[in-house]
Amino acid sequence: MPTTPTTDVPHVDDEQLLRGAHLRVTRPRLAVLHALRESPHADTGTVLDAVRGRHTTVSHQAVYDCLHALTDAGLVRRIQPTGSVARYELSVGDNHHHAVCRVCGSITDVACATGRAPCLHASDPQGFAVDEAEVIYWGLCPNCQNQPDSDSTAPHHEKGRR
Amino acid sequence: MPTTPTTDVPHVDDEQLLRGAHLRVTRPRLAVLHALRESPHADTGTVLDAVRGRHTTVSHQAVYDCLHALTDAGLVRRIQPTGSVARYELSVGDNHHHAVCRVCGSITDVACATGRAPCLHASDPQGFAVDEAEVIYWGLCPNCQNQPDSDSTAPHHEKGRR
DNA sequence: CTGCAATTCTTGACACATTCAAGAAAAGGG
DNA sequence: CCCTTTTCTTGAATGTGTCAAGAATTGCAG
Repeated sequence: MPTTPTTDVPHVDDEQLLRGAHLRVTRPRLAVLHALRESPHADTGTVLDAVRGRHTTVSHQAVYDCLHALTDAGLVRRIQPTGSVARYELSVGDNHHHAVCRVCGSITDVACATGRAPCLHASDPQGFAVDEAEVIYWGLCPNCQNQPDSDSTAPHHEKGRR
Repeated sequence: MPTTPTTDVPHVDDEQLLRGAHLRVTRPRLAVLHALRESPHADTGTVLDAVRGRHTTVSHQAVYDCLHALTDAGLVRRIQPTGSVARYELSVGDNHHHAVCRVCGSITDVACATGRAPCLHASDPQGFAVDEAEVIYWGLCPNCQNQPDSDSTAPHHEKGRR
């Protein structure tokens, strides 16, 4: 048994996290939180696999419900870069942004450009009451930069486009 | 009948637009360009309806092909706010951004915050070669701000969420 | 103007993420 | 410990977007 229980044991914090958001504590929800903690920017399928990998059987519908509930409660943030399916990450409070690789689709967190909360102000929002500015940086990840075309040498790339 | 024939007659410019991009000039492509010109930020279904509304029959597959071809050629820009289906707009060169209403889903163009091309520089892209910064402002459009909850009084709101 | 090769469109089926619906199973307050 | 509410399970449906094969069209060369 390893000394650091960070991988297999659901953190007790998650339970408080749920209660703090007035959500019932259920095994699927804890499992989803745990899955998102170990694989950030995971799509629903990845979450489902991760949850099923170590815990009891969970219906895919439950995963969808959990993700929605957690998103509505603000515990989880949903992102969906153009051409990708919905992805989720634990909401860390800081509103950071994302860099998406055009080739392999991998997503990396990027610190907010300005550091502040709404982070950006539209020059002329034409009457829009803007409460959030979401930024996606498109480009090439370090791995894909060094590989003219083919891939599969890279240690990590996720699904990317469909 | 208005004097400006901007509505029903496909502009001759579109043909040159296609040729300039080394694309063959076909009726479906002209129709798609025309549709996008009169309804910006349209999703595929809207484009399909618009195209079929006035022109010959076109398969939905052709619309998808056209949109892909036009997007690849850079004539059309594809956007997909979280929770929405893919939407398309004529690529105008300036890289403006978009404000999306959380309630009705309507999309409005917003001038680029900085005015310049990549428009934004990630504070620490962690090795990413960023070539574009896409910004989406989330908030409430003018109409939805003035309506506590219900809608249907607003003259224009698009599909929004699914 | 005519014919050919390449591209593009049509038709139909398919794949997949996401949602809907109804009943069973839990959660948590009294 | 019981009851009500919420949540999970099961199974099917919706709808966007893709794949594939053949027919039609485009644009160029002759």
